Amino acid sequence: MASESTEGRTPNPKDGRVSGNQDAPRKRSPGQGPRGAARFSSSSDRTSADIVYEKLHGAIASMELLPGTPVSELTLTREFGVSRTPVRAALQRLAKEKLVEIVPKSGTFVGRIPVSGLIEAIVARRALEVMIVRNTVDRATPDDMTYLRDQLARQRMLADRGELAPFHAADEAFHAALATMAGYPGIWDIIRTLKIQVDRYRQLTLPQEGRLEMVIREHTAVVDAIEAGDADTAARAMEEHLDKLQLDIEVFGQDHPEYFIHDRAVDDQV
Amino acid sequence: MASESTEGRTPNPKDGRVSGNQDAPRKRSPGQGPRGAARFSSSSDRTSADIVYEKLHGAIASMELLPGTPVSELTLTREFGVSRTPVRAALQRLAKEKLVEIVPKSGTFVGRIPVSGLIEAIVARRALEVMIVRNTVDRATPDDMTYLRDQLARQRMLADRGELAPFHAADEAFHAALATMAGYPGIWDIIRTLKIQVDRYRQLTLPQEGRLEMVIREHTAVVDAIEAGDADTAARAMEEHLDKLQLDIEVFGQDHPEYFIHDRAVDDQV
DNA sequence: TATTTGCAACTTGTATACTAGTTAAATCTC
DNA sequence: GAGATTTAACTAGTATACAAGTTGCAAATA
Repeated sequence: MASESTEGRTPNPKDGRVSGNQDAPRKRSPGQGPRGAARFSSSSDRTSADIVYEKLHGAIASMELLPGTPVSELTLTREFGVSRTPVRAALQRLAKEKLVEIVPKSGTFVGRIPVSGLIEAIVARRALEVMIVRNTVDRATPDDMTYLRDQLARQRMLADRGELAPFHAADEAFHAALATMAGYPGIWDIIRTLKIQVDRYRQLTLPQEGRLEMVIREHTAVVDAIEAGDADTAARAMEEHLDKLQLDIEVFGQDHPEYFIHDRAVDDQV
Repeated sequence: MASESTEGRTPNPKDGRVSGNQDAPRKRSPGQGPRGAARFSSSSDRTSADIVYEKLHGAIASMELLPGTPVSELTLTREFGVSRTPVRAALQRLAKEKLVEIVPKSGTFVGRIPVSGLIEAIVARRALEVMIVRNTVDRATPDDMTYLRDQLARQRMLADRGELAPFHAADEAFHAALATMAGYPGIWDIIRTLKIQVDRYRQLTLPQEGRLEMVIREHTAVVDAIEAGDADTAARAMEEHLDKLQLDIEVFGQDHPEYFIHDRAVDDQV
């Protein structure tokens, strides 16, 4: 990896682009200019690979595509009307998130849910969100509190109507908001990636009676503690909230053993 | 994302592959068969894309390639003697780790170090490792303790000899070992990914006198607390150890502002 | 009938040609 | 000479052809 920059292409110091800030990646203002008219420049940045990726990502995350299902490049090619190149790009992105498994010269399959990864995801999420909520206590503004209360109200409404998917989205938004308020939006991205595998698993379990109401109560407890400025209580409330996730696990390969992989993965070197 | 499996390709139930475990990804035992002769099947699984990826990853992580440096696909093509396809695959993997920035139709550049990401990485790492070390207290076996003591001895030796790079590797191994002992090797993978950006930054700062000895002292304090079965002390020792990382930050764009990006990134939707 | 062997139809990995967009330098205009 | 405009040389995204390996069925053999 010697040169790359001191090499042939940029010989003269004048237009030598090495590490010059004027020559850094030029930022383009994407399609979010004047907010009203998104005309035709809005979706322009989404490449074919992006579209395939997002569609597959959603289908795998929602368990619409079940673990082990083959996802052949050729089939996707026909399905999306694009060539193999963007399809492959999408699949390789998904492979990095362990949402698909690519077996060279053999096939590509919807990723099986890693059991050990599930446990680690829950543990890691709890550690991160407890830390986040502690920081939220100090940093949340009055506007933030208003937003959180509005979110709680929205959750109540969705729960009453029994709209599960929107409720799930609102739940995510709630936790994401806490992370943002704490000043750690990037950490929420990490959590979200971890969460996907857990969410996939939970699609397999029956929704428990009254769970939504319980979630709202726990969310409310967190918000109350934040508003009271009580970090310890907020942390404990969040910990208890997330601990509920562990309960209905334990029955892993009971019904669908083929959806899971029990390996203590060795091939992990990203 | 309707079918993919109930679709044309696998019509008859007999060889319908949907979610059948017999049809799950066939595990190949890679080049590690009879351990002696790896003949020519050993390196066969590493594709060209893997090689390019690993080489670039190392060069970027070690700051051999500085932020903002253009990494043209064509140049890499010539450098590695492969076509654009594997080069692009490698770059797209790196883009997902934010180690390169791909600007469509314009160029690909070594990723600038995200300042906000640095802070979040340190905070997240601390939360995770403190949680990990608490779990280590309960789960570490006598063999584990022996291993940790050996690691400490090795660190002392490397520090005495002033071998910085091996010391850094030993430091990583120490933390990775704690995570494994706690039962969360996957969480270490997350931490490692976070750590890369921090490591890149630290390459820019001068190594402080006596820092290695301090690190060893702190590591020793952690191990002592684990051996004593004192989770609180172990957690506090780890927290203090990792807090040291924050200290010499603050002087961000001082010398090399062009290496950093201060955005509160909006384009984040992996 | 049970076993082996070979082949045919898949799969992903790679190379390459082409498209469309960007950028900066060179040229033209005033 | 200064500024606006054209243009040529880049860039990454995509399509497609080919190479190499895997898999499972089918036919041949015992």
